[in-house]
Amino acid sequence: MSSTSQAMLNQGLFEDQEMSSQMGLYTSPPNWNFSPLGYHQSLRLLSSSNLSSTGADITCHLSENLSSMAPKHRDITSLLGELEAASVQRSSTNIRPWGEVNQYVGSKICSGDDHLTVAAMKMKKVKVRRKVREPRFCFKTLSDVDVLDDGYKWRKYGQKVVKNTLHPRSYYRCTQENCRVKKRVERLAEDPRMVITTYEGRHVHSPSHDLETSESSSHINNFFW
DNA sequence: CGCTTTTGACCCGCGC
DNA sequence: GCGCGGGTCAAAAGCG
Repeated sequence: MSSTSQAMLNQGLFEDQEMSSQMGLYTSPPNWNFSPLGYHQSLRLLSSSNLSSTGADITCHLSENLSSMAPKHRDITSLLGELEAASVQRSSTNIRPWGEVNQYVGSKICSGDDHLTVAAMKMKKVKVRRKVREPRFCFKTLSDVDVLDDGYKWRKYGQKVVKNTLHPRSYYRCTQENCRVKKRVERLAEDPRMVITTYEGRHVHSPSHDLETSESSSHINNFFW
């Protein structure tokens, strides 16, 4: 069994630097079927003030019964569902710009009386970073191997011990020429069995597996936009 | 020999 | 201005 298929749990969260600084939100892009690496898929809409804060977190377990979610979260879930449906209709590749997604979700949330509105308004005061960053997507996976086989070829270009973590963070770049996608890999301090992988940027090419084998890997294509 | 990994140095943004 | 910390560079080492 490959390292990929051994992955048992994935939690996804997405960041949109520009919009989050304005709206105080982190949202997922519309192609929800982003995770071929595990059996469990999830989507998170977060307050950017604190990624781990429970108050503003909305977790949408797409593969599970959404009725188990708290009532205040259902509206968000349904609008995310709307967004997904619209996305599928509009684009065969199921890709939409980050800004558009954020605007959509942000406007819905800010029009309500949810505590998220407060969080979003507060975030307007947050300084906007000058440096333009690529959209980022991170997920955690229960795996004994650090680098999951995602179909792309990566070259390690750095490793750093980050403060308050027991395990070093590794930095990888896609080996494909003209592709500027990067990823960071680190283990969760509280649970070393969990690997946190953060992708930054979009690949401008197909996974290298496509070139090496004739086996279909369409799910991986979907995953990395 | 060419590609990848390692690792210390350096850069840069941010908070004080 | 200074120090801290995260991210990147690049030379050297490792490996097939």
